Amino acid sequence: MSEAFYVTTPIYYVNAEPHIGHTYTTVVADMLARYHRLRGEQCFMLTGTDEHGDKILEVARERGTTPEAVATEYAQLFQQTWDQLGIQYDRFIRTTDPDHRVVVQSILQKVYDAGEIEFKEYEGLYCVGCERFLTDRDMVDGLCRDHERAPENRSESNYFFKMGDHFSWLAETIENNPDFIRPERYRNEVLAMLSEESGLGGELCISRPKERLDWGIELPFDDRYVCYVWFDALINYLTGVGYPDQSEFETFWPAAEHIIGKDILKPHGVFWPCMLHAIGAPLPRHLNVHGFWNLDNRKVSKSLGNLISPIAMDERYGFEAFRYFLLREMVFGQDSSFSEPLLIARINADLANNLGNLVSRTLNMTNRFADGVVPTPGAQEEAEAVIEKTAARVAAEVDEHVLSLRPQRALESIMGLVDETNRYLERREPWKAAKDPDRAGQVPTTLYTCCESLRITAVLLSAFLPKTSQEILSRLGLDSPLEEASLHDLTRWGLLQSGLPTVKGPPLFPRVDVPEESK
RNA sequence: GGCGGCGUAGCUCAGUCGGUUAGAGCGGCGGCUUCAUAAGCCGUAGGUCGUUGGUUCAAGUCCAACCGUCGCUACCA
Repeated sequence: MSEAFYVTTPIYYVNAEPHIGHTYTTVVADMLARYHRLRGEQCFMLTGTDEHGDKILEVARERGTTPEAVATEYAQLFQQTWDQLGIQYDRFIRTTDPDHRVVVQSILQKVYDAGEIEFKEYEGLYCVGCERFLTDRDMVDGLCRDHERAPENRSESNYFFKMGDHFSWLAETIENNPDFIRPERYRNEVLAMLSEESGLGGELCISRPKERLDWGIELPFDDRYVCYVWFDALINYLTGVGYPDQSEFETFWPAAEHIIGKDILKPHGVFWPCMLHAIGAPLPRHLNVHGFWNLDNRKVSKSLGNLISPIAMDERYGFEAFRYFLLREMVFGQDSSFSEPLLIARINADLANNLGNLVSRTLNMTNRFADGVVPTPGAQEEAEAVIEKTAARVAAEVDEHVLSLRPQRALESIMGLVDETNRYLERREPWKAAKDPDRAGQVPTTLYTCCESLRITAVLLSAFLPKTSQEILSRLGLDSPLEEASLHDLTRWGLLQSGLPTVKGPPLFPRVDVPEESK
């Protein structure tokens, strides 16, 4: 019986096309799922789309179509994008999925029956143009900021989830489980939110009257209303693994790892735990919060247009390179900046010059000095032992860093093995040794060591750069895809068999020339 | 207004419980090399660790104030 691992991305709201933010979250989740799968855990990755709410209705009206059509169009766009980029999700959930509707309604009913949902009248200033109530912030001189008209006094009744009742429990739980929300800074923010709102009790409006919004899941206890925003969105994490009865639910839910951006910390750090507590469900294992990508303030080459679309990045640089950049450049939890020159610098330094070039020189020499097959190594000397030790150390470091959600550190570590191997090659200089009768005997050992180092590099890299990893293995004569649960075995030194036919192949990552305009 | 983060070499950042000459990567510069994607390897960068005061035998590393910067929040229905 293996351990379980359940990773989720947020469900993306269907009012925008996939961009760098969506892509980062999704890539992190995909990387984790792949890594844990390789580690032998039973894995499930969930992603999808959030499709209800006024904005979708608005768009549908503007276009003279239905919200269903708008939602479907974007949902497909997201799904096709992930498919095209090779994201290995296990389910793509939509908040309009029938099974999700059932789950949401059953949970609403359950919370309602428990007396945790209250019906209350709210009176406030309502802007007809905005079709919503305004706050002080929305107004300038008593007029609606957007519509420059006076709001009218209106009252409306709605259902409220009394989540404040769970605040003290939640605060205590977070204190007692220091790494539930990570990195630490976000845990502190959530604790701050809980104490700030204690004064008002913390009520979450979870409904909208149908006159105002009918695009949503109907409340099971009042058909004049639909469920509003976060309530039905968050529940997708449960629906995705078969809440409440299916066996996968018990397996996966307690092992849940949510990956989110810091913009949705409050719903995930406050609303969600309260909801779960209200229905008696355990909390996910971790709430993992990442920062934002700052897009470069300066010049963006115009010809590119939609620069940060993952599809555009794929076309221009290859998705593996973009994916590498995302995982390597951002310290999980902190903001990072993205720009084309930064991306290019990373590609050239790490992927082309170090990794790609090592693959080229190794395979080229294997071709020239070892008849194109993995040679049979002789006895190891100190230089070889260094590589073997480094490989073992790096494998351990990668494991540690992935588990503690430091993808950038894991990649740094892997690149350290590549560097060490480049250095080793310099030390052995097989291109000279091959021509020197006294040293020619060591060449097979040297090349074997490089090939083996590359094999382990590829294994370690497989969750990060799946296609590249497969390509390297394939060039080393290892064509079958990596099997689940093989990580531990495959990182052992000396597994590569002699005699396998190698393929030199074209450069793995061609150097990217820096365009004139970007100085 | 309240709370919090950040401010370390040109750039991006590491710097654990305070303790020998403050580190890495990239870029730049000098050299070596030619198997390789003009890639690689070796050497080099002398930075008031935002400012000013404290605590201490000893402070990027703790405290205070200030400056700069970013974020969250102020009863968003």
